[in-house]
Amino acid sequence: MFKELDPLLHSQLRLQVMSLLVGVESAEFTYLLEETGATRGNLSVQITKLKDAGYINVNKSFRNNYPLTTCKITPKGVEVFEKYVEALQDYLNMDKKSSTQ
Amino acid sequence: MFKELDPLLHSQLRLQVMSLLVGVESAEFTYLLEETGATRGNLSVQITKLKDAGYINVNKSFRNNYPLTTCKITPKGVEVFEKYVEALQDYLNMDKKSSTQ
DNA sequence: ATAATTAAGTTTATTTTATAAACAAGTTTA
DNA sequence: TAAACTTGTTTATAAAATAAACTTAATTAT
Repeated sequence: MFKELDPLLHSQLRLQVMSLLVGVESAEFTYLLEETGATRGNLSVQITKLKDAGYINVNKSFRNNYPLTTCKITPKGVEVFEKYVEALQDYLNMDKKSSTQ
Repeated sequence: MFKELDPLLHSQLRLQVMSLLVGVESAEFTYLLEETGATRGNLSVQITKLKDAGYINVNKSFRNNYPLTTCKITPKGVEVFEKYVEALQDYLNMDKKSSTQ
Protein backbone atom coordinates (compact mmCIF):
# COMPACT_ATOMS: atom_id res chain seq x y z
CA MET A 1 0.00 0.00 0.00
CA PHE A 2 2.47 2.63 1.16
CA LYS A 3 5.84 2.90 -0.52
CA GLU A 4 8.82 3.66 1.70
CA LEU A 5 9.81 7.29 2.00
CA ASP A 6 13.55 7.82 1.65
CA PRO A 7 14.45 8.98 5.16
CA LEU A 8 17.19 11.18 3.79
CA LEU A 9 14.63 13.16 1.86
CA HIS A 10 11.85 12.97 4.40
CA SER A 11 13.31 15.76 6.46
CA GLN A 12 12.10 19.31 6.20
CA LEU A 13 15.44 20.99 5.71
CA ARG A 14 16.99 18.41 3.41
CA LEU A 15 13.84 18.37 1.33
CA GLN A 16 13.97 22.16 1.06
CA VAL A 17 17.55 21.96 -0.12
CA MET A 18 16.78 19.30 -2.70
CA SER A 19 13.70 21.18 -3.83
CA LEU A 20 15.78 24.29 -4.36
CA LEU A 21 18.59 22.45 -6.12
CA VAL A 22 16.38 20.48 -8.46
CA GLY A 23 15.38 23.68 -10.20
CA VAL A 24 18.76 25.30 -10.65
CA GLU A 25 22.17 24.61 -12.14
CA SER A 26 23.78 25.11 -8.76
CA ALA A 27 23.34 27.14 -5.62
CA GLU A 28 25.58 28.73 -3.05
CA PHE A 29 25.57 27.91 0.64
CA THR A 30 24.44 31.40 1.53
CA TYR A 31 21.62 31.23 -0.97
CA LEU A 32 20.36 28.01 0.54
CA LEU A 33 20.75 29.60 3.95
CA GLU A 34 18.52 32.53 3.04
CA GLU A 35 15.90 30.50 1.21
CA THR A 36 15.55 27.90 3.93
CA GLY A 37 15.95 30.13 6.95
CA ALA A 38 18.04 27.43 8.60
CA THR A 39 21.03 28.03 10.83
CA ARG A 40 24.46 27.61 9.25
CA GLY A 41 25.27 24.67 11.47
CA ASN A 42 22.15 22.78 10.61
CA LEU A 43 22.50 23.52 6.91
CA SER A 44 26.10 22.40 6.95
CA VAL A 45 25.19 19.09 8.57
CA GLN A 46 22.34 18.37 6.18
CA ILE A 47 24.39 19.28 3.11
CA THR A 48 27.06 16.85 4.25
CA LYS A 49 24.48 14.09 4.56
CA LEU A 50 23.13 14.75 1.08
CA LYS A 51 26.66 14.78 -0.28
CA ASP A 52 27.58 11.53 1.50
CA ALA A 53 24.51 9.91 -0.04
CA GLY A 54 25.60 11.04 -3.48
CA TYR A 55 22.49 13.16 -3.91
CA ILE A 56 24.45 16.38 -4.40
CA ASN A 57 27.96 17.51 -5.26
CA VAL A 58 29.64 20.13 -3.15
CA ASN A 59 32.33 22.42 -4.47
CA LYS A 60 34.49 24.51 -2.22
CA SER A 61 36.43 27.49 -3.54
CA PHE A 62 37.01 31.14 -2.73
CA ARG A 63 35.44 34.35 -3.90
CA ASN A 64 36.70 37.75 -2.79
CA ASN A 65 38.94 35.95 -0.33
CA TYR A 66 35.98 34.31 1.36
CA PRO A 67 35.09 30.65 1.29
CA LEU A 68 32.48 29.80 -1.30
CA THR A 69 30.53 26.56 -1.16
CA THR A 70 28.31 25.65 -4.07
CA CYS A 71 25.96 22.70 -4.31
CA LYS A 72 24.63 20.92 -7.34
CA ILE A 73 22.15 18.10 -7.48
CA THR A 74 23.42 14.87 -9.07
CA PRO A 75 21.52 12.66 -11.53
CA LYS A 76 21.01 10.23 -8.68
CA GLY A 77 19.70 13.10 -6.58
CA VAL A 78 17.16 14.00 -9.23
CA GLU A 79 16.15 10.38 -9.47
CA VAL A 80 15.58 9.83 -5.76
CA PHE A 81 13.81 13.15 -5.45
CA GLU A 82 11.36 12.22 -8.17
CA LYS A 83 10.88 8.82 -6.64
CA TYR A 84 10.21 10.40 -3.27
CA VAL A 85 7.63 12.73 -4.75
CA GLU A 86 5.91 9.82 -6.41
CA ALA A 87 5.94 7.67 -3.27
CA LEU A 88 4.47 10.51 -1.31
CA GLN A 89 1.38 10.57 -3.50
CA ASP A 90 0.11 7.48 -1.70
CA TYR A 91 0.16 9.37 1.53
CA LEU A 92 -1.58 12.51 0.33
CA ASN A 93 -4.28 10.91 -1.72
CA MET A 94 -7.62 12.29 -0.66
CA ASP A 95 -9.90 9.85 -2.49
CA LYS A 96 -9.85 6.74 -0.35
CA LYS A 97 -11.84 3.53 -0.14
CA SER A 98 -15.06 3.66 1.89
CA SER A 99 -15.53 3.13 5.61
CA THR A 100 -14.19 0.21 7.65
CA GLN A 101 -16.38 0.51 10.76
CA MET B 1 9.08 30.58 0.53
CA PHE B 2 8.61 27.29 2.36
CA LYS B 3 5.72 26.88 4.75
CA GLU B 4 6.37 24.94 7.94
CA LEU B 5 5.55 21.25 7.88
CA ASP B 6 3.65 20.14 10.98
CA PRO B 7 6.23 17.86 12.61
CA LEU B 8 3.49 15.65 13.98
CA LEU B 9 2.39 14.87 10.47
CA HIS B 10 5.80 14.85 8.88
CA SER B 11 6.51 11.34 10.06
CA GLN B 12 6.08 8.32 7.84
CA LEU B 13 3.97 6.25 10.21
CA ARG B 14 1.81 9.03 11.58
CA LEU B 15 1.20 10.27 8.08
CA GLN B 16 0.16 6.78 7.01
CA VAL B 17 -2.27 6.61 9.89
CA MET B 18 -3.75 10.00 9.10
CA SER B 19 -3.91 9.17 5.43
CA LEU B 20 -5.83 6.01 6.22
CA LEU B 21 -8.15 7.71 8.67
CA VAL B 22 -9.00 10.67 6.49
CA GLY B 23 -10.76 8.35 4.07
CA VAL B 24 -12.83 6.30 6.49
CA GLU B 25 -15.37 6.75 9.25
CA SER B 26 -13.09 4.99 11.67
CA ALA B 27 -10.50 2.25 11.74
CA GLU B 28 -9.41 -0.42 14.16
CA PHE B 29 -5.94 -0.71 15.62
CA THR B 30 -5.38 -4.05 13.92
CA TYR B 31 -6.47 -2.63 10.59
CA LEU B 32 -3.98 0.21 10.87
CA LEU B 33 -1.40 -2.35 11.91
CA GLU B 34 -1.90 -4.39 8.75
CA GLU B 35 -2.10 -1.46 6.39
CA THR B 36 0.99 0.25 7.72
CA GLY B 37 3.10 -2.80 8.44
CA ALA B 38 4.28 -1.14 11.64
CA THR B 39 4.97 -2.91 14.91
CA ARG B 40 2.28 -2.76 17.57
CA GLY B 41 4.52 -0.79 19.90
CA ASN B 42 5.35 1.84 17.37
CA LEU B 43 1.76 2.18 16.23
CA SER B 44 0.58 2.51 19.81
CA VAL B 45 3.04 5.31 20.48
CA GLN B 46 2.17 7.23 17.33
CA ILE B 47 -1.57 6.87 17.89
CA THR B 48 -1.13 8.30 21.37
CA LYS B 49 0.71 11.30 19.95
CA LEU B 50 -2.00 11.95 17.39
CA LYS B 51 -4.62 11.64 20.10
CA ASP B 52 -2.77 13.99 22.45
CA ALA B 53 -2.60 16.55 19.66
CA GLY B 54 -6.34 16.26 19.15
CA TYR B 55 -5.91 15.01 15.60
CA ILE B 56 -7.75 11.76 16.27
CA ASN B 57 -10.13 10.29 18.82
CA VAL B 58 -9.43 6.89 20.27
CA ASN B 59 -12.13 4.62 21.57
CA LYS B 60 -11.37 1.60 23.68
CA SER B 61 -13.89 -1.17 24.13
CA PHE B 62 -14.13 -4.94 23.88
CA ARG B 63 -15.20 -7.32 21.16
CA ASN B 64 -15.37 -11.04 21.68
CA ASN B 65 -13.72 -10.51 25.02
CA TYR B 66 -10.67 -8.90 23.40
CA PRO B 67 -9.67 -5.26 23.63
CA LEU B 68 -10.78 -3.24 20.64
CA THR B 69 -9.26 0.11 19.86
CA THR B 70 -10.80 2.24 17.16
CA CYS B 71 -9.50 5.52 15.82
CA LYS B 72 -11.34 8.33 14.14
CA ILE B 73 -9.94 11.51 12.70
CA THR B 74 -11.24 14.74 14.25
CA PRO B 75 -12.26 17.88 12.35
CA LYS B 76 -9.02 19.43 13.54
CA GLY B 77 -7.19 16.38 12.23
CA VAL B 78 -8.73 16.80 8.80
CA GLU B 79 -7.85 20.46 8.85
CA VAL B 80 -4.19 20.01 9.74
CA PHE B 81 -3.85 17.14 7.30
CA GLU B 82 -5.14 19.28 4.47
CA LYS B 83 -2.92 22.12 5.54
CA TYR B 84 0.06 19.78 5.59
CA VAL B 85 -0.69 18.53 2.10
CA GLU B 86 -0.93 22.07 0.85
CA ALA B 87 2.29 23.17 2.54
CA LEU B 88 4.08 20.22 1.05
CA GLN B 89 3.33 21.41 -2.45
CA ASP B 90 6.04 24.04 -2.10
CA TYR B 91 8.56 21.30 -1.53
CA LEU B 92 7.54 19.06 -4.39
CA ASN B 93 7.10 21.70 -7.02
CA MET B 94 9.13 20.77 -10.09
CA ASP B 95 8.82 24.01 -12.02
CA LYS B 96 11.34 26.29 -10.37
CA LYS B 97 12.91 29.63 -11.14
CA SER B 98 15.98 29.62 -13.38
CA SER B 99 19.62 29.13 -12.43
CA THR B 100 21.47 30.92 -9.67
CA GLN B 101 25.04 30.18 -10.75
C1' DA C 1 -6.81 -28.13 35.20
C1' DT C 2 -2.70 -26.34 33.91
C1' DA C 3 0.71 -25.16 30.63
C1' DA C 4 1.58 -23.11 26.22
C1' DT C 5 0.00 -20.01 22.66
C1' DT C 6 -2.39 -16.20 20.83
C1' DA C 7 -4.52 -11.48 20.98
C1' DA C 8 -4.25 -6.76 21.66
C1' DG C 9 -2.02 -3.38 23.36
C1' DT C 10 1.34 -0.43 26.52
C1' DT C 11 5.66 0.85 28.51
C1' DT C 12 10.43 1.32 28.49
C1' DA C 13 14.86 1.47 26.51
C1' DT C 14 17.81 2.25 22.64
C1' DT C 15 19.13 4.17 18.49
C1' DT C 16 18.75 7.91 15.21
C1' DT C 17 17.91 12.54 14.01
C1' DA C 18 17.42 17.30 14.19
C1' DT C 19 18.97 21.39 15.92
C1' DA C 20 21.53 24.83 18.29
C1' DA C 21 25.59 26.34 20.50
C1' DA C 22 30.31 26.73 20.36
C1' DC C 23 34.35 26.87 17.69
C1' DA C 24 37.57 27.93 13.69
C1' DA C 25 40.00 30.45 10.25
C1' DG C 26 40.39 34.06 7.89
C1' DT C 27 38.89 39.15 6.36
C1' DT C 28 37.50 43.74 6.76
C1' DT C 29 36.73 48.00 9.22
C1' DA C 30 37.16 51.39 12.96
C1' DT D 1 45.42 46.42 16.35
C1' DA D 2 41.33 45.29 18.19
C1' DA D 3 36.58 44.58 17.16
C1' DA D 4 33.32 42.90 14.14
C1' DC D 5 32.00 40.32 10.17
C1' DT D 6 32.03 36.25 6.72
C1' DT D 7 31.59 31.56 5.88
C1' DG D 8 31.46 27.72 7.30
C1' DT D 9 32.44 23.10 10.62
C1' DT D 10 32.30 20.45 14.81
C1' DT D 11 30.32 19.16 19.00
C1' DA D 12 26.77 18.79 22.38
C1' DT D 13 21.98 18.57 23.50
C1' DA D 14 17.16 17.80 22.79
C1' DA D 15 13.70 15.39 20.47
C1' DA D 16 11.94 11.54 17.78
C1' DA D 17 11.44 7.06 15.87
C1' DT D 18 11.61 2.42 16.63
C1' DA D 19 12.03 -2.06 18.65
C1' DA D 20 12.22 -4.97 22.53
C1' DA D 21 10.21 -6.25 26.59
C1' DC D 22 6.29 -6.39 29.37
C1' DT D 23 1.12 -6.76 30.63
C1' DT D 24 -3.39 -8.69 30.87
C1' DA D 25 -6.54 -11.64 29.52
C1' DA D 26 -8.38 -15.34 26.42
C1' DT D 27 -7.98 -19.55 23.97
C1' DT D 28 -6.19 -24.04 22.89
C1' DA D 29 -3.69 -28.20 23.64
C1' DT D 30 -2.24 -31.97 26.94
